[in-house]
Amino acid sequence: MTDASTPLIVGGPAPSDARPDADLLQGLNGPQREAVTYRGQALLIVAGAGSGKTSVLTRRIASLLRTREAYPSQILAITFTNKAAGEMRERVHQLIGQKADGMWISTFHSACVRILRREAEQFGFTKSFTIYDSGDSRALIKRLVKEHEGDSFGLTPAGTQSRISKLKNELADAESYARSANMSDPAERVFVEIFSSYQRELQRANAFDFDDLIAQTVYLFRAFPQVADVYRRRFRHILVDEYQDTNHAQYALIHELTRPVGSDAEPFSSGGMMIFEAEPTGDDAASLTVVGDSDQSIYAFRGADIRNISEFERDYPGAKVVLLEQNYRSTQNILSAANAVIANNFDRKDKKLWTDVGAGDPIIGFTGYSQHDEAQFVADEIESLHKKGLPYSGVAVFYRTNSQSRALEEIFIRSAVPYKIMGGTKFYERAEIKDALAYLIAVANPADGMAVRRILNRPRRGIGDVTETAIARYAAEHDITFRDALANSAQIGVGPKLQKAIDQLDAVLTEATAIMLPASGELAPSTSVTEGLTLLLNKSGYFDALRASKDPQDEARLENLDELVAVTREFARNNPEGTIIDFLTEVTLVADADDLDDASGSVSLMTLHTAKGLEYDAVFLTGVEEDLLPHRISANEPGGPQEERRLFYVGITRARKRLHVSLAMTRAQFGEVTVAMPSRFLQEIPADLIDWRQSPGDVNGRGGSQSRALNARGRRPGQPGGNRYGDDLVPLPKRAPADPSKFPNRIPAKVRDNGDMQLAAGDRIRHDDFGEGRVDAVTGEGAKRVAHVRFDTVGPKKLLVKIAPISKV
DNA sequence: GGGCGTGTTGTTTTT
DNA sequence: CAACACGCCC
Repeated sequence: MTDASTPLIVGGPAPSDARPDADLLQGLNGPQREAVTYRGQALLIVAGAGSGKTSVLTRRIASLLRTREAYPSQILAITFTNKAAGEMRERVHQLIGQKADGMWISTFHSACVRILRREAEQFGFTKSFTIYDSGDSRALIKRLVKEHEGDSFGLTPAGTQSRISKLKNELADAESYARSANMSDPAERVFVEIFSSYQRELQRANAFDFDDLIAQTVYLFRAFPQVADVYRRRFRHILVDEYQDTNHAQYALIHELTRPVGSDAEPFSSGGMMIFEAEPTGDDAASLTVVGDSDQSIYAFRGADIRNISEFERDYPGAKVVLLEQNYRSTQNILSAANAVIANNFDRKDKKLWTDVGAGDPIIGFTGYSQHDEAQFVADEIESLHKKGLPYSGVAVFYRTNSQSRALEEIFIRSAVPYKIMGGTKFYERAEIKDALAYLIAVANPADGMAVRRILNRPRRGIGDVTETAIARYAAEHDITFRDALANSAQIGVGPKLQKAIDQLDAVLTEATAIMLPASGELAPSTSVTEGLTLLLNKSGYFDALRASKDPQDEARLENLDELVAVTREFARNNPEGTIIDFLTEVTLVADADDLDDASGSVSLMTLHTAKGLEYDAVFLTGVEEDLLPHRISANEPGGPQEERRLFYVGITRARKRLHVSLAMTRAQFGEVTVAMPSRFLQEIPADLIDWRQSPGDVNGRGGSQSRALNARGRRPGQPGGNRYGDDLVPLPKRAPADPSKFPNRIPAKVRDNGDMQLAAGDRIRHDDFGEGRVDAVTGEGAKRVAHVRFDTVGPKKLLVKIAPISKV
């Protein structure tokens, strides 16, 4: 999180009579200062959105170093995303220079990988283990569900995967789960079987999934106290950002690291639950600083436990708590909206963000007829802001689900608005990229059978299911890996043609291994990754197959692979010592490495989850509709709607100066066009804060549907309104506001449906409110058909044919 | 073994 | 509207 209001003071020597970190405190308010200078065992910084927490965290680190209370190597700072880690490293670097280099500033996952690589041999892995991303683990689970016939017990791959993930985040394994589960239920028995074979397969493949990275590190520390002590001795100051999003495993990891050195020298009763209360808090335990805001907890679905932060003081008796409430980011209007929305969550500590920069512009609201109409509004508005001097890079568009980006993209391309999608459809999830990486994995971690199976028939070699099974059987019989079985093609029992195909694959892999992992034991130069990858793609025939193909998409695939090769070059430049394993680790852990630099000059599009921790001058919150935000699926989950509200809150608080909320009355989801209702969250924003260019009431067929331009003019916020929802939001005051269907944020429970009423230019129609008129034209298709009607008394209007209260005359 | 057509299905957020 | 599974045919 950047913080423009507290400029960094670089370089200048501190006044001689001041403390050595005095310059770091300049420009900080009282609580911020305290958060930087407090020294003690445990510190909780409750940091509201935009309260300068990154600034505080980086200065706290700089202060520890400047006062020589810590060496860089004694500091472990944990963030949630690689991007945040990079930013923090950068800012600490600005404050104190080179000395920052020995610190560990990384995500939970990267830190754990580093530890696990060092210690892998302790517990049955090798340091060249690979990491399964969610796609890899889903593929494996899918196979296992099939093998165990899980589907006949109602087990789906996706469901099984998410259950396993949840259990791992709770530090449960198949065995401990089986003890507590109802094992007389056959479905439970099968699930446990799948769970344990999944784990067995991972171990055999010398691989960890994302959840294992954390959980296995915890197990490692618990099983080998002397190993844990190494890290406890090393890390004297541990700082955790976004603490509200830690799950139980991450919490346990931090707890392990902050125990006193040697505290579990006596045999530790592993396998049971940890009993934190019994812990001594000796002087030699590392100091712990956590920063978080429970109002921004949006990862419960991934096991984040809000109690980790709300019960911090209980977990760490004597902990100091500092509250940062002053906001340096947004205008008061934006903060008032945010405060009002989040106040609807019960069971939270009251906290109000405030600022002294003034009210600022009103929030702009817009309701489109369709998602394209909404997108057009966003594009037009961005253009107009851009003309006023706001760079594209200062603008962000948020949405709840990735699929919403399509409509925006289409319109942005047509309107020539430069944009960049952050995090979306990931480069590394494309099939050809996964294939190429599987080749690399097959070399780097030959134990990983999944990777070898993946490339077995890519490009086509005529090796199908039957042959794959034959190889697997041979491997099992001779107790060798799938990869090694390829070297014995003659004994597998397949025809000469297939033998040749297998030999050829084996040869390519062997040749690449010689380049990337020289047997002599010397370290291969980091450029060997590029060399090896190119060799693999060329000699395997992968490139040739794509070039020979007449599928036009294959050209794009070739380009993508070229880009991957470019990524390896870049990697070699940045990591002169980097090995193929380092490259693979980076690629799986760093979702998209390229978004940090080249987002300049483009509007940023992203999901609300990705938006956390970022800020923009102008923000567009799109798709603010029931069933989308809050998402339909959240309705049945405990705490779901509240989490969705926090998501909305996170979105609002990303805006510095201008906030736009928008929705569409119809949305094509799933082939069908459905009529959408405004989100309940819109009603929670005080009406006088929103200036509706086109309110939901304008568009739902009752209350008029003037063009945006007409509506925009003469609309002023804060007109006297009769009730909280604001009659003044209805631009055409034609009717007593008592009619609930007139509330701008509501749609009558029963939505009118004209079905596929046929209308053509020239038809005369009657509208419930506008009287009779003549159809000029009909545009759009299906449920999105819009009739352009010239009414006899009120002039031209656009109406959504499907739901407008009209009939033919 | 692989290509093609048809049918079925699910449908959120991410390290 | 996807992506995917399945069955059919070469």
